[in-house]
Order: sequence, then structure tokens, then C-alpha cells
Amino acid sequence: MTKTKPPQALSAADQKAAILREDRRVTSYDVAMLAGVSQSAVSRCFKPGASVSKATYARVMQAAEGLGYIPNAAARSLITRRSNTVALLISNASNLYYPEALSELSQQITRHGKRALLFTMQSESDVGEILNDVWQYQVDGVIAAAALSEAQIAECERRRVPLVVFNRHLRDSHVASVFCDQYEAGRMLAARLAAAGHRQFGIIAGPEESVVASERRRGASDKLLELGLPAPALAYGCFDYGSGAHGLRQIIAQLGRAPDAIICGNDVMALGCLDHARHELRLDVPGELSVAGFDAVEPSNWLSYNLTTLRQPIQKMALAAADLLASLIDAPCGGAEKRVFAPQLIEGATARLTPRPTALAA
Amino acid sequence: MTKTKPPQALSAADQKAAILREDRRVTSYDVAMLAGVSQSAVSRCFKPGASVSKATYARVMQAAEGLGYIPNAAARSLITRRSNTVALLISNASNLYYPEALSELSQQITRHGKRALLFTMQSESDVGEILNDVWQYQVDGVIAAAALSEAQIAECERRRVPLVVFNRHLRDSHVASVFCDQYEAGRMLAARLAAAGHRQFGIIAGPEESVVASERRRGASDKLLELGLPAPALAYGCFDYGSGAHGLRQIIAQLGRAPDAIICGNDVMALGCLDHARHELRLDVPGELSVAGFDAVEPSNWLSYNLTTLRQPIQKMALAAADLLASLIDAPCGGAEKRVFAPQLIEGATARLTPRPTALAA
DNA sequence: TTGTATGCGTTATCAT
DNA sequence: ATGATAACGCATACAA
Repeated sequence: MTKTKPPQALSAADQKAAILREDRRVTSYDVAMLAGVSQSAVSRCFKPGASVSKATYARVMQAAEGLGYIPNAAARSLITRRSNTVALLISNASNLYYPEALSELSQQITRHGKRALLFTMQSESDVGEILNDVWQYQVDGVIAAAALSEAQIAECERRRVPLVVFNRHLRDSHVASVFCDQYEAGRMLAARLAAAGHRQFGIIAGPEESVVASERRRGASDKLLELGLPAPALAYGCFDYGSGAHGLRQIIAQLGRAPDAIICGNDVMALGCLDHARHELRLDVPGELSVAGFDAVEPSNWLSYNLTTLRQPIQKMALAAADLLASLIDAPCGGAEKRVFAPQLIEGATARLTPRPTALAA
Repeated sequence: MTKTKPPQALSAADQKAAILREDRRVTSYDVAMLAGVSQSAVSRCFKPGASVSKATYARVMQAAEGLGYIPNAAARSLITRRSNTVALLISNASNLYYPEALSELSQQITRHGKRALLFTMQSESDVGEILNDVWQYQVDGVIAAAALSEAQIAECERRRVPLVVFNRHLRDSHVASVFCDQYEAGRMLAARLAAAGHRQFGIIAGPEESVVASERRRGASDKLLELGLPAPALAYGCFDYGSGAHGLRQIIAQLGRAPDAIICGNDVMALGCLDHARHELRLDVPGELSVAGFDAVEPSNWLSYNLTTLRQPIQKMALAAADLLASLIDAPCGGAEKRVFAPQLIEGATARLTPRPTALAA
């Protein structure tokens, strides 16, 4: 009969027996047994910077390799209180801009040795229900590309889950956040277009419940008001291509004619507006009508468009968000740092950005 | 002195003490204490379909509510061997097509009560390293929008992690998968264009390491060969906009003139090719040159383009993938079901799809 | 450096 | 229907 520990047992046989016979997954105990060390020794081998002798490390690693052992994150997180997981809250991608953000954020989160757990939602108003799902996963932190209410932010704090708000400026609350100043961006675009001599504006704003959309709209409106220009014609869309054409028609109906310039709440609507103007209304853009958007999504740069738009430095923002969250995770005491990025004007060729030569000059 | 359990103690005080005093997170024990039941009773209340009396259920839930208790998924998964998590392997989104797939897949995974853990990679060849990360998270399953090697598939099996391959047809292996037949799609497109009288073709294929890209290319090439048409001029791109222009230039250089039709490995390259042809080479598309792509990404449908392309039913595919994985998770015995979807031709207006009126007809 | 023993928070098994 | 108790797989304090 084989005793429990025959000194010269075939380790290969042991291993095969352990792994093949049972349905069980291999644990650190299995590795320990095979390597002839204690379970804690195995554990230490997988903890960077733990004190293990070279010899045991080698034997443990060999055994682990042989068994295909990988530490169980669930068990580990139970004791370390770290899941190496970050919740990524993001509203659905009809925007064509979120995919880029999503990809960048995922990338950056990975750089910090964590993985993104994806929580997509149809509308930003679904955040509430989503959050309840988030908690049980014991994420180390949350990056929210959505507007949270004060109560929701408070709950994050209460649960001691670090939170970084991405691309949303929650003015009054002191939560960590990374964003472009959309209000300022709206002002900037309006100012630039006004300086070029445009007087009658149209604005195709994004959905009313979107903070980004309303900031952009407010910024533009306020600036135009300050400059003493006529009130802009206003239409609302839902950030999609079709909204651009629809918004343009509404604005023309309101004014009885095409405006001098149209500011769209994002690029996709701007492209829709542009195409409708050019291909269906036969308007000369930018000769008769200037069109501008926000985001500098990839297609805005294509030869057929070359859209005038404001770029957000998404990559830098994603980097900042991940870094900020990581620092918050490491030192939960950290204050509510806000990192503001400046949008960059892409001049493009769909808006006239210099004054027309005047008749006087002739 | 207060005893351990004073019958008429202030439950509110107890609760505050428990939650405020310590840094600890609230556990089912806390809830049990507050509700005056055993911990296992609490556990049962959070398990759908367990046998609990209405009375205790109510008291437990009230206590849980008061404490903000949420079951800890890590602890749960340790014993249930379910993390309610699915790994989503996806190569980076320069493709402009993956974002849609990603969003849909996430959506559908959620429908099954699970969440997507995101593993993005720069290139499909990174799958190997990524997989090692995947295992430790104890995911319930894997959806891979990338090509896996036989060894990698075998490892999934060995670890008993259900796997569904998305949008990749691994011909020889019997792994569960959901895909369009890209080879057939390539043939279909080539056949249709050839029937319209195009003779000299150019192909701007996607990256050589992409299975999808090479299937499309092979399909088109094979069909042209079968039809006895001249060998197509071939260029390779990396699925991005710039590759379209670059590929077109290469092909023209090879042939000494523009081909009759160009088949591009995806829409983004097709749009790049189209724009280059129209705006820089001043070619009439589809008068002098037909251009077609694959995927029917959103911009392909915009007024400026109206691209001839083949649509993949991504939503249906995502639904199928999630369902398939879910069934595999519930019944690991399941065979390697494959679900093939047919691409749908979007006729568009960038390729001539009917024969030219012949001189004879005049 | 190494091994022993304990606990993380839950579910599951078994009595009652 | 309910409560005691034993896992689940790992990390850590402590003793050696």
C-alpha cells in the first residue's frame, strides 16, 4: 500500500493523478504538495517582493507550471480586498466617440494591472440601477463616463470605492474628474465663428439630459448673447447622424432661411447636417453656410468632410483618468482632484474662419 | 453594562455602531445580527427560490437595506464557482467595426445576468499573453473576437472554461463559434461585380495575420480565378482609412492604370480608397471605377458615401454568441455548435452592379 | 526563510 | 423553515 508520503514517489504520477482524476481545479495546495513545500510558500512565490529562497521559488514555479496553476483572483480578493478590477460605466455608443474613449480607458486601466468590467447603459439615466450591480463585484474603483447624482457620489464614498468621473464636469461636487471644459469649448467655437463675420447662428444641440451637450450649447449661446448677436435658432438631436439633417431642417423652418453658421453638439450630427446641406439642399459649405462640430471623431477628418471641429485629447484624458483612479486606489485619502483639458480647434474646411473680404476693400 | 443581546436594544443604534465605528464592510453576519436571524437565513434571502418564510424575508431585507448590504461576489464565487463574469477578448478598435460588436456583446451578456470583463489587445497575436491573465479572474466563459490557436482552445477546454469564438471561422477545430462566412462573402462580392462586367480587379486586403481579412481576400481571388478573369492586383492594408488610399496607389502602380473594380477588406479602407479616387485622382466612381467593402459600418451609409458593401448582422451575431455561451455555461457537455450568418449585400452607389448597356444595344 | 494556523464572506450540507 | 458547521482558495501574522 502506498503511504501518504512515499519519499521516492513518482512526482509525475502524483501530478497526473491529482489533476486528471478529479474535477477539482488546481490550488496552491496541489502545487505545494508537488513541490514539497507548504501552501504559504507557494503563496509567497506569487507575491512580488516576498521573501523566498531561490531554490524553493524554482521548485514551486516548476510545479505550478506543470499543473497549470494560476492563483484564484476571487479567493485572493477576499483577503486582500482588491479585485484588480475597475468598473467602467459608459453610455451606449451611438455617439461614435465613446468607442475611442472606451478603448483608451481599457488600455490605460490595464497598464495599472487591472481590468475593466464593462457596464454599458442605454441612457445616462440608467446609472442608478447599474450602480447596484457594480457594488457586488467588489471593484477597486469606478470610472464613470456619465453624470452621477450627488446621492450616487455619496454612495461611492460611503462604500469607499474610489470614483473618477470622465468627461463630465459636475460643477458643484468635489469628486475627482477628468474633462474638457465643454462650456468654454462652446464659447470658443462661437467666438471664432462670430469673429469671422457670421451673425445668424443655428445650434443643433445634443440630448437635453446630456451634461456635455447642454454645456456646449450654453457656452455657445452665452457667447453669442454677449456679442450682441441675434438669438440662435435652436434644435435638439440625439447625437446621431440623422439628427443633423433633421436639426438643419428645423432651423431653416424657424428662420425662414439658412443661418450663417451652424454649431452642432457633436461631429456625427455635424456630418449629418453637412451632408444634408450639401447633397440635398445644394448649399455651398462653407460658402453659404458654415458647419462645425465637437470631438474630432475619425470620419470628421476624412477627405469628403474635413470638418471644422474641436478635438478633445481623449488619449491624454484616458491616461489621466486611469492614473487618477490608481492614485485614489492606493491612497484613498486623496482629495478630489480635477484635471481639465483644453480642446483644440481643428480648422478643417467646413466653416469660414476669417472675415469675408468686404466690399469696401474692393 | 450592555449584554451581548439585550432584547430591547435600539436597533438603529446597533446599526450605526456597526457601520460607522469600524472600517469593515458590512457582511451577512451584520445583517443577521440586526435582523435577529442566523447568517444562513440571510444568505437564503438573497438566493432566488430558496425556502424562507415571508416574515424573516421581510426582516432580513429591511436590515440589509438599512445597512446597505450587498452580497460579496468574490466570496460567493469562491463557493459557487461562478463569477458572473465573461471575458471579452477583442483586438483594438481601429477597425471601427468592433465598437459596435463590443457594445452589442456587452449588452447581450448583461441579459444573461453577467458582466463583460474587457481584454483589449493591440494585435490578435497578443491573445497568448492575454489568456494567462484571463484565467485568474475565474470568468464563467470567454467570447473571443480573435483567432485562437489549437493549443489555446485546448487550454480553455482543459480549464473547463466555455469558449465562443466570435466572427472567426476556425475551420478545422470544433469550437463553438458565431460568424459570417467571410470566404463566401468574398466570393459573393466578386461574383456580383464580375457579372456586371468588371474584368480587371484590385484587392486591398486587410492585414495578413487577420483571419477575416484573408478569408475575404481568398474568397474574392478564388472566384475571379474560377471565372477566368485576369489575376487581381493585390495590396495589403491595416484596416484603416489611410490604407485605402495607399492601396489604391499601389494597385494603380502595379497595373499601370486604374482597375475596373476594387474590393476592399473592410469599409474603412473602402472609404479611404473611395475618397482618394474621387478627390485626389478625380476618378468617377462608379463610372470609371467601382469600389466595394465589407461590414456596413455606420459611415458607409452616409450621404457622401453610400458605399456598396456587405453587412454582417452584428446584433444577431452578438445575441447568438451570448446565448451560445450561456448554454455552454449551463451545460458544459454541449457540443461545438457553430452558427453561421449570411452577409447581406448593401447595393449602395459606389459600384456598378449591372452590365453596361452594350454598343450592340445602341 | 519557512511552516502553522487563522480568517476573508459567502454558499451548501446537514440536522433540527 | 431555520441554524450550526464545513468548505471554497488564498494571504498573512506569528512562531520556529
